[in-house]
Order: sequence, then C-alpha cells, then structure tokens
Amino acid sequence: MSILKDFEQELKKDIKKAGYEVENLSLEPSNRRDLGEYQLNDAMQLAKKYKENPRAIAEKIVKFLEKNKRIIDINIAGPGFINFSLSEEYTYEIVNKMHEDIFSNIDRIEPKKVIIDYGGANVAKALHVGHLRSANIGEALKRLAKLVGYDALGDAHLGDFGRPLGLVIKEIKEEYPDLPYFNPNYTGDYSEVKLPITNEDLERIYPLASNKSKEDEEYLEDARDITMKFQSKEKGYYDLWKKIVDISKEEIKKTYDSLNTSFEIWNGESDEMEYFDELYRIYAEKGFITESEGAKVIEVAEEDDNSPMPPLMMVKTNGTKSYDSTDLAAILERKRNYNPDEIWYVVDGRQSLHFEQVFRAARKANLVDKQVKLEHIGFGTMNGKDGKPFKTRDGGVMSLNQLIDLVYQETYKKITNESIMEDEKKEIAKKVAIAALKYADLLPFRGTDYMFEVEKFADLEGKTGPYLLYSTIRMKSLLAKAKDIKIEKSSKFKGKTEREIILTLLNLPLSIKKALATKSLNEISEYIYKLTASYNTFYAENKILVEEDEKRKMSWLVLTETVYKVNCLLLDILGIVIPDKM
RNA sequence: GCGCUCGUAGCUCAGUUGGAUAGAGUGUUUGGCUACGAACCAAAAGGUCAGGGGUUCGAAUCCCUUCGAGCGCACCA
Repeated sequence: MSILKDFEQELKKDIKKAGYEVENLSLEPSNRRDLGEYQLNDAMQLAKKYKENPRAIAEKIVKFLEKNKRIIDINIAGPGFINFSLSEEYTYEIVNKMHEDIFSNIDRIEPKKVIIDYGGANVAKALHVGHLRSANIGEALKRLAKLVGYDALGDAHLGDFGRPLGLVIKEIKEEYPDLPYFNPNYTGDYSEVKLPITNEDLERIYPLASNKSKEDEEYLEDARDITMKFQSKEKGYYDLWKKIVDISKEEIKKTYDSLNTSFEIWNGESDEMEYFDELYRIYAEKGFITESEGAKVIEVAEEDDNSPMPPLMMVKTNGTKSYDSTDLAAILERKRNYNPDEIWYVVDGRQSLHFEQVFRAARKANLVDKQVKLEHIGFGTMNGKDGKPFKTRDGGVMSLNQLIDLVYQETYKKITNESIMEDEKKEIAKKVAIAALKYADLLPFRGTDYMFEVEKFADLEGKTGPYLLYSTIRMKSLLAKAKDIKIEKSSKFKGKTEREIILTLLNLPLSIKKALATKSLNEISEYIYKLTASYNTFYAENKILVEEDEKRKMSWLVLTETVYKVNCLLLDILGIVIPDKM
C-alpha cells in the first residue's frame, strides 16, 4: 500500500470514530494554501447522506483528527471544508520511506492480463505522423500498466493484409513482369528467388500504385484481384507477399526502436486472419451472417441506437476480407493464445464507430467472456498550424523519420557544451529530440487534437522534455559530486520550498491513479514537470554541497536523490531516455 | 441530414464522478550568475470559462437552448 493510501486509511478511521462511513475519501491538495496543505471535502458529502449540518459533521470529525500525529493546523472553512497541514515528523517519514524505496508510494492492482494494440504500422509504407501518437501513448500506457501490476503485452498488429499490398504487388508486376512469382507454371522454390526490391523501393512503389489506381479502373481491378489471391494463399502471389512483409518489417522495427517503442507480439492482420474461417463458422452457425448488397455482413444495430449503425463487414462483394473482420478475428486469436482480461486499442479516435461495431459483434457471439474489457482508447490528431493534420511543406504525408529529423535538427543546434565530441553530440541530440517529441505529444489529454509547432519544439524552453532532461541530469551531476557521502536520512529542512517538493512526492499515487482511470499520460507528464520545477526552485535557493549544517545537507541530499529517482522512473514510463549529459 | 467530440488568458493547453479566490507553459514587462550545470530562478500584468436559461448550499464541470469548429456515417485500412 502506498504511503498516501495508508494516510487516507488513517483519516477514514478518524472519520469512522466520529460516527460516519465514507467509501471514497475526498482528500485533495488544498486549493486554498493559506488555509492548509490538504483539504478534506467529505463533510459536505456526508451531510447529504446523513442529513445533518455539514459544519457540525466537520466539527465532530475534527475532534478526532486533532489526535492524529501526522497532521497539524486543522481548521474548518466555508460550508464544511476541513483543511490541515502535515506535521514535520511526518514529512521526514515520507521522504525517508520514498528515498529507501520509491515503490513504497505506488499502489499495485490485482494482477490482470492486458493486451495493448498500439501499432497499426502498414507494410510497404513508411510509418507516418499518424503512427506517432499510438506508439507514444500505447508504449507509455503499457509501461504504466506494468508498473501497477498488469501483465501487459503490446501487439504491433501490422497492417499487412489489405488492398495496399495488392496495389504494391500489382505495380511490381508491371515493373518486373518476368519474376517467377507471376508465372503460374513455375515449379521452383520461391524462397530462392532473388527479389530486386528494397524497402526504399517499396516506399516509392506504394504511392505510385495508389495514384495509378485512382485513374485507371482496370489497374485497380487487377489489384483487387491480386489482393484476393494472396489472401487466399495462392502460390506465387502469397510467396511474394511474404517477402515484401519481411523486407518492410525490418524497417518498421527500426523506426519504432528510435521511439523507444517495442512490442511483445509482432502479429500482423494476416496472422489474425488464420482464424477467419473459424470465426466465420462461429457466426454462421449462430445465423448471424447475412447477405447485403452482395457482401457478407453481421448486423450490429441495436434498438435504442439513436443513429444508423452500419453492419460489420465480413467479406466484401469482390470476395476479399475486410478491415472489420481482421479486428474481429484478432479478438478470437487473442482469446485463444493469451486469454486476456482486457484488450486496449490505442487507435485514432476517428475510428470509434469501427470499434463500436467490432465490440458489438464480439459480444453478440460471446467471443470473449462478458467480464473481459474491450476498450478503444482513442486519441486526437496532431495538427499543423492550419488546424489540419500535420503535413510536409508541400502538403504530402510526413513520415515519422522526417518528423523526428525535424526536431533533431533543432536539438542538435542547442548542444553547445564544448566538452562533448561530435559523435556523442549526435547521439545526445537524438535522445533530446525524442524526449521533446514524446513529452509534447503526451502532455495534452490524449483525446484532444493538438497543434505541432516546430518553433515551440525548437525553443526547448519551459514545459518541455529537454527541460526535464536538463534538470534531471543536473541532479545526477550534483549527486555524483557528493558520491563520497553516504546518503541516509532526512531530519532537518528549512522552509516551504522543501515542503512543496515533499507534498508533491506524497501525491504521486494521485497522478498514477488518474492516468490509469483516463488512460491518458497528461497527469503523469504534468506531475513530472511540477516535481521538477519545485525542485529547481529549491535548487536555486540553496547551495547544497557547501551547506555547513551537516544535518541539513544530508536532508537535502536525501531529497535530491529521491526526486532524481522519481524522475528517472516516470520519464522511463513515458518512454524517454535520459542522456548522461547534454 | 444523423451522430460523436469540442469551444477556458494574445497563443498552445490543463482542469469536467459538481467544491473555496479557474491553473500551467509561452509571449509581454521587470529583476537575479565572483556559488553545486543560467537549457535556470523570481516577480508583475493578462479571464463575462462561446452566448442565454435551468438544477442547488455551491456549476468551467450536470440538464435545455442558440451560435461556432473538427470528425465520422459498410465493400479504404
């Protein structure tokens, strides 16, 4: 149990002694700091429940709180707000416990298994800005989930099964018609065929093929046909498809690596579709498959819908399997192989209708048990200054690598530390750029669209990743200078700057709890900033290493090391790597 | 047309299971390096929470309504 929770339990007991039961204690950092450090709002809520005067309730509760050694300066304000501050002894206890083990202030949940689907990279296409948020948010949620006790698995869920691949193969066929893959009479071993195509070629081919298909109906028709061929594992086409996937996957992994994002499961939609036949049978046997305009669909509309709900598309009119069905098949696959308690889909919010359809269909046939949670964790778009999704200067889709490079160019210029060698400088600039990008991406609530401003990133001032890195590195370097001192216990502080840091440390579980409840990282991002900023205030006010009062110096070192540890832990949760210097 | 999300400081965003005097960053103005890393710190100014109505001890938050914006509405993924 966290230190904060332990404190809350104690307050609950005090309230109980006064004769009242509260389920969820309403303890918050006070927004009237002149009246106290914390506020307890339960008297007002109890007033409704017990039909008594809230102020009278507060007075009864306060009688017992006064005996609590952890709190001081208790007062009642307004309709029944109870304000108080922490006793000095308790603040030392908090710091020392957290210094010894920061996990002493983190609550754990009952172990649960969760699969987090946050990839969605498309084979034969470069990762683009649209993949940034799912990677950042998904990876951070996974790390956060693990921190509190989830058995969390990330699934890349590669887009390797749809028409884009059909288009790519079509174009390869145009350019290299003599490849044995296209020869129905070829009897050799396809694995020995040399494919004269690199990842760069693929990234060139897809846009080309896509454009051609828009102008040339016959071309598109052929690509559709090819899509069906590799989906149904027709020899040649299937082998070529597989080769393309392998080439592309390597490049995709590299890009995810640079974002400190990794997956435990590297399934593609094609792997999920191995379960398609079984899936289809399940629905067919229950009579859920219907024909509609030549396609096979599952009706998911419900009576109390207040808007039209289109059916889930299983098989399209031309016989190819749809995007809808891949996500449905994935649920069956995950149930079979992992049997998760929850599945989180970290996917663009604009796909909420799609997931509503998939979840309804899954529930309809009980693909997973009722208590299994299926949740679409939608996120907003990263827009440019025009309020539209961020593009390259000429209006094209910006690849993730281009975006990272854009930020890198700026962070590189900012490293003016002359003791750093050129090679190292590049490495550091890369880390700082990723930190800048990630932090800016995780700072707004995940659901809202936000604006990407190169200048804002370029400045690298204020509430940014580089600020956090700089400050954390500075703490580390201070601690390195004190390496001959054994940092043991806090017992003497000076004033309210230290208290501010300690209160923030104590409140850590509040931020984690909110982040998990909303599945958004903004609370954590905000928390690190607050902790760091209040430490920096303290740092500017005091000279730690030259402090003559030994007790105080020791206390400050303990505080520094504790904040440093919390920062390292939380930056890691966000997927941000701290360079040694910058 | 129907539905979803949203409108908070000049700008970018927090805050929405109802809580006290609505917060940050940036920008503007101003002050601080002979001291552990100044990519830092401190201070000031800046708001009819889109408009109107309602619910109650209390509303940025809940309900109704008007205006405005973005997104989504089966054979793209």
